[in-house]
Amino acid sequence: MREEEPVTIITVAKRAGVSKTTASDALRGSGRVSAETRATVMRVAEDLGYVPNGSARHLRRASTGTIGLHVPEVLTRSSYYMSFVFGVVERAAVNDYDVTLITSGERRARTPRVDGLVLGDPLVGDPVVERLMSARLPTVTCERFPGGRGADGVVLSPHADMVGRLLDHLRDSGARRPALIVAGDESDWAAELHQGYRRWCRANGVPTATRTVPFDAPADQVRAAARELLDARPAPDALVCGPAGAATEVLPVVRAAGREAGRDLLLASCVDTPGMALADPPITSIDLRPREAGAACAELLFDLLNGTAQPGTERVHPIELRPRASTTG
Amino acid sequence: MREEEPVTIITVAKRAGVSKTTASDALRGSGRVSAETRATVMRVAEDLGYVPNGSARHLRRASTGTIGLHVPEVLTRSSYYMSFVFGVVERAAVNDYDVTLITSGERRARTPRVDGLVLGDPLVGDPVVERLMSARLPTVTCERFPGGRGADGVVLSPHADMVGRLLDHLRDSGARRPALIVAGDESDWAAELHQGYRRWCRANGVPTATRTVPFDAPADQVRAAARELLDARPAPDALVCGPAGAATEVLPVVRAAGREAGRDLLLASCVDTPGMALADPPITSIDLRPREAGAACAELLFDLLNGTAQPGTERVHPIELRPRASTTG
DNA sequence: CTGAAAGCGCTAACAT
DNA sequence: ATGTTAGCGCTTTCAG
Repeated sequence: MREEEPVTIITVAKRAGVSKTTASDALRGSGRVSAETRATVMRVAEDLGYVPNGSARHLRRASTGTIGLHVPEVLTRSSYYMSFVFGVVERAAVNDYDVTLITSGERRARTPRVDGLVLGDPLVGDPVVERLMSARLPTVTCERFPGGRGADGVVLSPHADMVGRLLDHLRDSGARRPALIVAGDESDWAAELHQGYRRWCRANGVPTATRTVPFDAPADQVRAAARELLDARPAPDALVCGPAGAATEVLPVVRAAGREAGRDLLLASCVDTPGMALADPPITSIDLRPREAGAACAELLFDLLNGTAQPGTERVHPIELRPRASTTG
Repeated sequence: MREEEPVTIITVAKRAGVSKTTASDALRGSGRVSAETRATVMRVAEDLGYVPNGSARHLRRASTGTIGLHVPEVLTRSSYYMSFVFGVVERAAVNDYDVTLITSGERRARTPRVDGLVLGDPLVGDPVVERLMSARLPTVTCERFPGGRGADGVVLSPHADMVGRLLDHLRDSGARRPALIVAGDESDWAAELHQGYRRWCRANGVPTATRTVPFDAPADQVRAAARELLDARPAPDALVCGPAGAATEVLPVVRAAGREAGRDLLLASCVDTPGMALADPPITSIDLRPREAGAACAELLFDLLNGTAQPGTERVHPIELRPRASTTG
């Protein structure tokens, strides 16, 4: 079997009968070459199966070819962040970029060697986030950063509105007193959930009943909060759980209280996880489409890096309601 | 704020009073420089916060700086593969490597431009796997490839033995007739589970009772298999579920059959997923430590690539039993 | 034991 | 509209 000669831009240029600069310009569509030449070069490149060498490109451009990614310290526990990171990595790979995970355990005070940053759900008060936000690097956050100065780009979802739609759905299914378990306002997402709930309650003349738990609350705290809400009188007839996975953790508490999810207690989750569809009964959830969210963040960052998007850009990432037996009976 | 002059190997060399060749050799520990010089260079590099430029390195070495990763098409559904991929990516990042996910939908017949391949649970008969295995590229598989010619490196876990230990545990908890739901032998992992089960049953004079489902069986197929096993007479008093997530999917069937998991039916999963610990009752599982498995595969591939490991290397990846209420009452 | 020089593939600056 | 040249940071000959 013949040794495969690597196909470089020079191979393409020779074969197309042009210089390597022209080949380069044609391939990137710099607008410097004639349409005819461009077409020729493109065709030749395609025929040869030419793939640009990312290393050479980054070396020349003095870019690191790497973006930094930070998410709250719940990675392995939360399938949401797993998928989110996945979306970022996938999108980055397409653009020939590497992704460096920036953990909260980062001791070095130095800014990591990256071309830009993606911050998923930046929590105000997180020292790593604070440091990264003040680094002079193009930055995109998923949800707004509640801590003052915003990022160069933001990808956000209409969480408050979606909570309203979820509560409408619960009402249509017969609920009159929905309660909420939610994380504190250090994350924009939780703050939005909380706000959407209060707004809906006010508009519908319903008293509020909420318990606040930490952003990454362990199961026992979530269960304690659920117990308190269920024990209150008058008791709620629906329970909306904010934190990822909380709704499944709450199920045993519901049974212990002598209630049945989907019949005399409607149950919903603000984060769809694989466990929700598998729970007994399956739990109505808001699908945050984390993989697509991650991809959108990366996309926006690259647009920022190559000037396709202007600093200050905000893009909306759509989310979806997934009604299941826990609220439809 | 002063413009940060990028620290290159030349900066280090000048500061240490040596040539860039010597600096390079010292930093990589090529064994060409004196211990003294080496120490000096290392210290200077540390002081300056020098980080080698991956692009330049890869360009010079004519490596792509990318490894290809293929896993069965169950990525988002299975937290196992999510974690596995994560482990690979994490390890790759440390070695300045990118990871390209090779999907089964890959239309291009061309071998992807990568330095090596990691194949997670290669299924015999998967056309993409067959093609990749026959490409002339350093390859590591997680579990053996049942399809004949082996990979250059294999990371494997003692699944058969672990099933034996799990069955011992069930017996100690009072089970006399354990049944098994398992995937077909197109994956080495499932074959091992099956074999471990048969071996144990023979050794313990217990009749076997198994149902085979597809590797990525949807919930309804798993449930149907469980129903058949539970309806058999004499009925099993323990149920071991192979496929990821199957054990939680089976819970409703168990209840519908008038049995109670953890009391009159012991239930166990061969794949620990986040849902197992959260189920009601929590389900005894085998923790495959997927993230570490992914890291081990990447590590072995890099060892192969730089000659630290010889072709034909097999490394054992330890797994662990996590006993929970579903088998301990 | 160490240096000097070449060159990986690409693109930006400077030519025509 | 296209070609020529230089050089990104690194490692690998080839010479001392």
